[in-house]
Amino acid sequence: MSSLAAGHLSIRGAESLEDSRSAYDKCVFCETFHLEESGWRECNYCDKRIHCGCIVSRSFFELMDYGGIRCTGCPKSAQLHTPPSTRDRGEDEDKSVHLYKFTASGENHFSPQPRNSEPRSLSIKVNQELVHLMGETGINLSNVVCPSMDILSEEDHIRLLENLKDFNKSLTHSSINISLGDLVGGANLAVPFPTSQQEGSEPNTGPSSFQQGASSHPILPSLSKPGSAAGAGASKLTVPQVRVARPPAEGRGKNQLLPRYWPRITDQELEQLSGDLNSTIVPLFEKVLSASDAGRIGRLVLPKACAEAYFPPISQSEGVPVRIQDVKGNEWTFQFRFWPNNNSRMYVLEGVTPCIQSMQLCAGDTVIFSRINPGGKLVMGFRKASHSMQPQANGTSSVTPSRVVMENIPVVGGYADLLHPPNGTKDPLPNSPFENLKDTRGNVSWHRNGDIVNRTSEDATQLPPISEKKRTRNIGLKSRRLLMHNEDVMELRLTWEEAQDLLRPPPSVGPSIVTIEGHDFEEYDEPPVFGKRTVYISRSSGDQEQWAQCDDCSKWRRLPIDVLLPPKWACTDNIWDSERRFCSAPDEMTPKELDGLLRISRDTKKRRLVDNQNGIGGSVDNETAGLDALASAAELGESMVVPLGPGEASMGPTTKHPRHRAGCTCIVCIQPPSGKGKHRPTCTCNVCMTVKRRFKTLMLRKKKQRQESEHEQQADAASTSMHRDSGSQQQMNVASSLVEKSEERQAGVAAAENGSSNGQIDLNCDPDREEVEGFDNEAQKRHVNNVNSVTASGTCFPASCDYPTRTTTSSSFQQEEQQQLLDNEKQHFVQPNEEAVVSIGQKGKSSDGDGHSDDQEAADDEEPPPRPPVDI
DNA sequence: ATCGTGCATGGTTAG
DNA sequence: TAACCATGCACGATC
Repeated sequence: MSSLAAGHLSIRGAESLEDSRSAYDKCVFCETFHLEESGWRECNYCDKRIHCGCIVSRSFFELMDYGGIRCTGCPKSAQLHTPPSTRDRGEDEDKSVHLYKFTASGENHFSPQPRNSEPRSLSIKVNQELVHLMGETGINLSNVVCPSMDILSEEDHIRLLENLKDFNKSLTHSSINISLGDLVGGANLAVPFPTSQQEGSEPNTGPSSFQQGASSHPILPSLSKPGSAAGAGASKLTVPQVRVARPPAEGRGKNQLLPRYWPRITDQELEQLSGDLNSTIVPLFEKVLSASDAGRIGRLVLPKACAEAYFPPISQSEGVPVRIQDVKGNEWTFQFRFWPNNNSRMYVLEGVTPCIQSMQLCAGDTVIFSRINPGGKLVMGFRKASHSMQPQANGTSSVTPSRVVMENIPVVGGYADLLHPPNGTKDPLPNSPFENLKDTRGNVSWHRNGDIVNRTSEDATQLPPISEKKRTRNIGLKSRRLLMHNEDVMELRLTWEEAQDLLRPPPSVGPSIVTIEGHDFEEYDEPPVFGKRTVYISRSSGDQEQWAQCDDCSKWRRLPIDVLLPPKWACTDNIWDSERRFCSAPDEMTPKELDGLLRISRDTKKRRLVDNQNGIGGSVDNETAGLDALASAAELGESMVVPLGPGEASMGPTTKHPRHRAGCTCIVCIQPPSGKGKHRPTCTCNVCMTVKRRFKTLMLRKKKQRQESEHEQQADAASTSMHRDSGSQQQMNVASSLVEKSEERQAGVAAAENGSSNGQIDLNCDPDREEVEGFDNEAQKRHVNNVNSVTASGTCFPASCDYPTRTTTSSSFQQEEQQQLLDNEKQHFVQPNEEAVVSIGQKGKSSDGDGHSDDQEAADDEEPPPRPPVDI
């Protein structure tokens, strides 16, 4: 007896027969114990139960004649005990169907006879009488399977397929399917009971679908091609490498599984799984994990039909624990239960999170439930999903482009680990086709060499008509949240972003500039190309450099800033520096400089990762890259050497703007790479004109505000003088505060004027603050509030820098802005407490709203960074 | 506040 | 149109 046969599926917690007899019941037919949950039928005339294995192992002629089951205590039960070998075979060999001969093994088990222990006793005799009998009993052989050539001789197999073709023509009933694989299994056997009995019975009475679900590998519906790809046996002749969605072994009438749940397994996999061992793996169904399935809630929704077909019948909502083995051999106990739902049931497996995590599954992956026969142990395999659908070099596709799930990773890892040989050797599959299928994690794939990506369009053609929409719905919008929070996926996403850095504009095609809402976008007619990753640096002198590392000697070479390198590049390709055109040439950069450069580069990358993981990251790569450079610039100060990513060179002139952060959408940050060097002081582009215009407005406001401040001081002084006698300390504080404000304002104005005197625009200034200060009445203060509220709620730009988040650069927008201010003033009734204008110091810290830390903000205020010319 | 549980809701799809 | 099922949500338990 094989180890698997001994390790029967234990549904209710029994580790084995030896562990707990309570999980087993005694068959009144064979008077031996069988697992309680697997393969039972109740007598039609009494409440005794008969194990299906006993029934099938004897003869289903008897069963069909009786139209049901009779136990030994019933009037006609004696006929059940008539061995078919003596009754049928003796009378007429052609009328008999001798199924696998089971021999009692061990104390209480029926187990399949060891394949090599003695000559096969299985014989298949298919004749018209059988067809007639099956027709009468409503058996549908449309899904009859022939799992293994090890069981059938090739001749028998072909005969069977030939006859099954006729069966399909003659039989139209939908019923339980005969699965020859079950005849090998023995523990959970499909019993060819009439459909009427199936559908008329309660889930927990009579032969549960779970009990009958231990059927084996169904062949393709296209049985009209016997000997070709119709079955696993036939596949020995011509082995198709097609991942076929196989219908469930048993048709269950209206409860038949939807094609989307059909397990997709190649014939060869089936053959391998079943043909070389005493044990067989019976793929039951598969399901694409939804977000909720893979989420932390730990509930895996089971398709109703699948649950009722392959899981134990449950009548109570709390269900029963089910032990399922994963691909690594770990055994998990899930709670199989259901919820009432619209007069129906919704079946779930609870507590799957550890298992899901163990298999590193996420939404979009597929779990495949299978059963190992004999024993009926449920196993859960998986198939990872991939969104990569790159075509193969030979023109074929590894996956149909219309599909999302891609089986380029172990299909059902580790099943072979579960198939222990009877001899108990350490290697579960000695000399088996699986022995070279272990992946790096020790899992075992169903694929053999060459099976992984050799899928062709035939695959698609044989896929069931699964709606792509349906299949991908699970990983759609609602799954995005999960995917976004998945660290692995995040890592992939960042890797993708890194890959974006390697994209270069097509070298031979110039961009066409398209202005959308004031932003210039480059459009290329050709797709981008991949290039070698280089490092851009911007020196304090304004010079920008590009550095690349030789693939051969790993030395860094300086390149012209606008050079695009191919993916492979070496010193010999350095046509721009003849002195360093060889690897033997010394480094141009000292090790210290190199370390600094690389360190900064790493810091920049790290910061980018952090920003992205924090959700701060901008949606535009250029923005993020430029912001990193800006942040680095702020840290490094004047003498910085800032590495910039590809395409970031344009940010060079603005890298001393410390307020830019990831996600900043200000005018500076949104500049496309092509903006490099094109914004000169005399530039009249929209961006520059807008900045100049805003600066002019700002200065006017400052000037006006200064005048107001002076008037205010005078008024305060007068007021203080009038109430000097009764002057309270509070008033003194107010006055002091006002004086301080005034001083600060003047300082700010002076600074601004100082900047303007140089003909430079200070992008470090806080326009909002200035706007607040510049307003001379409450209405204008309301404007600020309204503007802020509009900005916060009405724009999509993250307020990530102190520069206005409104990035529109057209003058028309300014007009609209002014109009909006007026409208807001008209429409909004501002409560008195809403009119409070944040004081200068508070404003600088509290109204940031862009993720700046207070410390950083304070540092910015305390130590204004150098304000170099802003060359935009 | 977070987590777990049970149920309800609504979109999707098969019949 | 009914059934399915993914997921939201309320409520109680627990930290």
